[in-house]
Amino acid sequence: MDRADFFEQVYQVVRLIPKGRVTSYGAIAQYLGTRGSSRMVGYAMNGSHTVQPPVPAHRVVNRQGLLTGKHHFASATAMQDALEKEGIHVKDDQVQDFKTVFWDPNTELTL
DNA sequence: ATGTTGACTTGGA
DNA sequence: GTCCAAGCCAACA
Repeated sequence: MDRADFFEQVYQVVRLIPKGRVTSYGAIAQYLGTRGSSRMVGYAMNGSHTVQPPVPAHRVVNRQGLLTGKHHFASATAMQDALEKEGIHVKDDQVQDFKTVFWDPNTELTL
């Protein structure tokens, strides 16, 4: 943590997401201790392409497991394609077996 | 400095 | 179970 900005904190958590797993903005926000700033998590992702290493934003979806932010990627199919490449099945912008591939930082990182 | 927006979440009808 | 509305925090204009 140190003097990492809110954005950096989000980036680090997202980078900690294991391959083939996905998480939700709220989970990250809650991990940061600010559930209300769930929107900021996605907002931070907006600048994810400006930091390095690039954060796997494609592994971050909303609580429904829906690829809400896919439109913010280089291509509308970039996110889904990336997820499928990770081994995650996506149908109609909806992550299949979401609860199975769901990765909660609070739980997995054992806060 | 103030106001609005935003890749969300939860709660109530 | 589904739909509508309110809430919350931080960055951007």
